Amino acid sequence: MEKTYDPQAIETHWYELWEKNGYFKPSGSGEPYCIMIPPPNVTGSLHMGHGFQEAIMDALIRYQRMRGSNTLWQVGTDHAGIATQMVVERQLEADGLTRHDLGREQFIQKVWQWKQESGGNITQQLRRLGASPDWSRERFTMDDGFSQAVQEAFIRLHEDGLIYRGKRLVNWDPQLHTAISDLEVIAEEEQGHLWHFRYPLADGSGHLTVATTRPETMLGDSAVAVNPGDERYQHLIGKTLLLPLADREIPIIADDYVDVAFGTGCVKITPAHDFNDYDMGQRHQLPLLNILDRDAKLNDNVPPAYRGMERFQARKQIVADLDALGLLDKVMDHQLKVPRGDRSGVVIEPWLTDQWYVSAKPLAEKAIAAVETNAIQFVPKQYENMYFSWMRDIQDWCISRQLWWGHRIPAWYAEDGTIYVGRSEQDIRGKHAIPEDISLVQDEDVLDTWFSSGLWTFGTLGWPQNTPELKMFHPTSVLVTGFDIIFFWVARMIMFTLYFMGEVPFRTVYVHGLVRDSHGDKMSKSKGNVLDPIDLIDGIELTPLISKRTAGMMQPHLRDKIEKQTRAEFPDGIAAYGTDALRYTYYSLASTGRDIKFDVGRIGGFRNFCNKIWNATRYVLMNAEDQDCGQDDSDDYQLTLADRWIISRLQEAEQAVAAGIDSYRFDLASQALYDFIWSDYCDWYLELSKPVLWDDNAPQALKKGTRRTLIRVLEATLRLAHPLMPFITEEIWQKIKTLAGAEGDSIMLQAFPKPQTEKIDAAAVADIEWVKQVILAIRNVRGEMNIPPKTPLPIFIKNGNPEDRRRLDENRQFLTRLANLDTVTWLTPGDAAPASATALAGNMEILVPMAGLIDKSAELARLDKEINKLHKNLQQIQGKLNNERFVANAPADVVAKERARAEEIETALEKMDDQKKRIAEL
RNA sequence: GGGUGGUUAGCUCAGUUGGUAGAGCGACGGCCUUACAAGCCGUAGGUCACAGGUUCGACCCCUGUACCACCCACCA
Repeated sequence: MEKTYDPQAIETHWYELWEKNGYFKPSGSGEPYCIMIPPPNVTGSLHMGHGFQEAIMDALIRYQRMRGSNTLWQVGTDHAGIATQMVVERQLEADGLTRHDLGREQFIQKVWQWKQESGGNITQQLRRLGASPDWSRERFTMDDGFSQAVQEAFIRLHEDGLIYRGKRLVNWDPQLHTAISDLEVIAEEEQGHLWHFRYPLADGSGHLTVATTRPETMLGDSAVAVNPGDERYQHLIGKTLLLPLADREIPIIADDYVDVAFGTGCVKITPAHDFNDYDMGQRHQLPLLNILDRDAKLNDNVPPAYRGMERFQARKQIVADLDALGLLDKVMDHQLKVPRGDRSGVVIEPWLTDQWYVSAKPLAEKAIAAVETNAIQFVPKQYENMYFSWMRDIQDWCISRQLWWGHRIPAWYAEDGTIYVGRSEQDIRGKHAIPEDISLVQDEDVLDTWFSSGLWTFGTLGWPQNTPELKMFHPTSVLVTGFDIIFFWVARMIMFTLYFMGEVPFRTVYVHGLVRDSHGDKMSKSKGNVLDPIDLIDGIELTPLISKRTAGMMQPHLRDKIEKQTRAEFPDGIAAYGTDALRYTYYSLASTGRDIKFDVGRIGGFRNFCNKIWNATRYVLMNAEDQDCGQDDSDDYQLTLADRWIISRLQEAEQAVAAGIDSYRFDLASQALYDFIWSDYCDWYLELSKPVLWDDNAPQALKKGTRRTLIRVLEATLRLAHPLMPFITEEIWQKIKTLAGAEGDSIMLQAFPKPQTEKIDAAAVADIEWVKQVILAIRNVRGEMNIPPKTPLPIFIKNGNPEDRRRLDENRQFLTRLANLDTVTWLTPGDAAPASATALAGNMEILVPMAGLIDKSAELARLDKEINKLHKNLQQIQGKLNNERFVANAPADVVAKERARAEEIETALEKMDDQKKRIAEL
C-alpha cells in the first residue's frame, strides 16, 4: 500500500465498477426500503446543499442495503419550468434572439437539445459523491411516462371539481410575463415613501387626503374608503370625489378594514391592482379598472398622457402632476414590504387574468390528518408546526404559468368559449361529439413545475399503471429535504399522493438546514462565497477558483471584492480532500435541524481521519500478511486482554453508529465511529498489539489471536463505516477481506455489523481502564516534568491492593511498552521508596524516582496544581454533604457516591500533602 | 403582529428521563518512537446569554428579558 492515502487514485475506479455491476439496483428480497431523490433541476449544477442531502440519503440507502433491505433509491431530474426556460433564453440572448424569434415549437426543441447536452451534468456530479441510486430507473419530470401521469392527475382533479379556471388577481411577473404562486413571491422590507394626496370632493366642498405607497395605481382607483366609526369622515360617506388626473367620480365608502390610526384614515381603493382592494371591491361591488399591461406599463384605460408609460416612470410623473395641481399634501419616508419574484427579482404586480387553480382546502384536510395521526412524521418534530400553520390557512393554488417549457395544460377551447379537458383533441372530439368544422384550440399555458413534482413519489414508479414497483416501494420510507421547500413540495406531495394513491407518500420527512459558509452567511453567487463540492473533492488552484467565482459578474467592484476575499480565504487554493472526507464532514455537521456552517477547516481533519484508517491498515497488513490470522476459522488461538477489550468496544461502537443512523443523528454516528477508530483502535489497541506481536517469546496462540483480532475488528469497522465513507472502505476491504476470512465482490453487498452484546466483556473493559489510567498517570509526569519520551523510567508501585497486583502482573508488558518503562517494582508496606514524583490511580501510588530526571521545584509545582484541583472538587462535594437537606432528600445511592468520592479525594490529598512535605525536605 | 429555533472553551458544535460540563479545530510545551509529522505525547482554556422560580441539587424543568436567525401575516 502507498504510504499516504490518495483519494483520487481509488474513487472513480470503484464507482464505475459498482454501477457497471448493477449493485445499486434493488436486491429483490428483504423488507422494501425506498427513498425518492428530490429531483434536482436539470439546469442545475451541484451545490453544497445537494452534496449534503445526497450524502445523507446515500448513507441511509447503503446502510439499509447492507442490512438486507430491498432497497430502491429512485433518481431523476426536474424540468424546472421557469429556471430552465430562463437559462435557454439567456443563451438565445447572447445571439441577440428572443424565444419569440424562434416560436414555441422551435424553442422547446432548443430546450430539449440543451437538456440533451447539459442535463447530465448534475447526475455526473452525483456520481462523484458516491451516490448509489438505481441509475437504470432514472426519470425526468417531462419524460413520456411522467407527462402522462401529470396529464392524468390534471384530468382527474378537474373531473372531481378540484381544478377550476377563474379570473382573479394573480401575482404577475412583468418581466417573465407569467403568473406565479404566492410562494414564489418574496416580500422584503424596503425603504419607500408614503405620499399624501388630496382628492377633491365632487361638490367642491373640500377634499379628502389619502395616503399611498404606489401613486401610479391612483388612475385605477374605484373608491376611497374610511372606517365607518371614524368621526372625522362620517359625514362624507356616500359622497363622491373627483379623481384627479383621471377626472372620474368615485364614491366614498365605509369599511371596517380601514385602520383609523394609519396614515390619514382614508384609503384609496384600486380593486384591480391590490389584493385587499380587490376583496373590498367585491364587498362593495366596485368596478375593476385594469390600468396595466403585461409589461406593467400603463394601458389605454388611463388618460392619454400616461399611456405606455413604465410603472415607475408613471409614479414619478403622477406625483409631479399632482404636485403641480397643488394636490400633493406631503411625502413621508416609509418602510414597506415589496413583493418580488423569486426568479426574476422584479416587483410583482397584482394583475387580473384568467388562470387555472387547484382547490387546496379539501386536499389539505387529509394532509393535515396524516401528520396529526403520525402516519407521516417530521424529523425534527417542530417542523410539523410550520406545516400545520400553513396547511390550515391554505389558499387555492394557481397552477398555470404563461411559459413554453413545461407540461401543457390539457384543456381545449371552442370558439364559443366552452372549455374541454381531456387527453387529446381527438379524445375530446370523440367524447363530446364535436364535429371537425368546430375548431378547438389548446390552452397555451403550462403547469407550475411543482404540480408535476407533487406526483414524484408515485409518478416515478409507474402510476397511473399499477406496477409491481408501485406496490413494492410505495409508500416510500423517508424523504430527505430542506425546510425551504416544505410548502412548495412536501406539502403538495402529501396532498396529491393522499388524493391519488389513498396513502402517504413517505412515512418520515427528515428536514435538514441550509448549508452556509463558515461565517453563517448564505452561499450565493453575488457574495462570491460559493463552494463547489467537486472542488473540495478534487481540489482547485487559486486562479481558476477566482475566475470561477467571478465569472459572469457584471459589476467590477463586486468582482474585485470577491477576488480579494477569495485570495484571503484560500491563498493556496483548495486542497483535494476526496469524497469520503467531504461526506464525513457533512455527517459530522448534521445535527438536529439547524443550519450548517461549513468550515473548510473541518474537512481537512476528516481527510486526516481517512489517512489514519489507511495507515492503520498498513500496520495491520505488515503484521498479518502472509501469516495465519485464523482466516480458515480455525480455533487454535487465544485472545489477550486487549483483544477482548477492543472486541467489546467494537460492539458498543456498532450500537452507537446504528442508533445514530436510525435516529437521523449522523453527527452522533460519525462521532462514535471516529472515536472508536482513532481513540480506541488506533491510539490504544494497535499500540497494545505491539508488545504481543513483537515479542519473540509470546506464545503462538496469543499472537494468532492478536492478528485475528486486528484484522477482524478492522474488517468489521470498515463495514460499519461504509455507509458514511464508501470509497476508502471498499478499497481497504478488498485488500484485507481474505485475511479476515471474508468473501464477496464488494463491501457494498456485505452485511452491516450487528452488535453482539455477549461479546462485551466488562472485566476486560475494567482491566484496560486500569491499564490506561496507570499509563496516563506516568505520561502526565513525563510530560509535565519534560522527561524525554525516549528515557525509560523505573517506577515503583505503592499501596496497591491485590486487584492492582493481579492487574500489574497480567499487564506488565503493556505498561512497559506504552509508558516506556525500565522497571516496575511492587512495594510492600514498610519497603523504602526513593524520592519520587507521585501519581495516583485510585488508592494506588505510582512513583517515578526523581534522581537525575526530575527537578524538585517542578515537582512541587505539579503537586500544587493537582492539590488545588482536588481541593476545589472536595469543597464542592463537602458543601453538598454538609447540607442536611441533601442528605435527607437525595437518593441514597447519590449520597453514597458523593461520600465515597469525598473519601477518595481526602485520601488522595493526604498522600499528596505527605509527598509534598517529603520532597520539600530534600 | 403571531410562531419556531438558537445563545455552552478563541472558532464550529455535542450534552443521552435534573446528580463531578465534552469533542474537533485552533493555542501552548515536548517528540522525526520501525502504521501514520495529514502523526505521537502532554497542557491550558467555560459564572453553560441575563434575571427570577421549582428542587436537597438546574446547561437540562417553569416564567420573564435581551440579542441572533428563520417562517407566516392585507396595514394603505
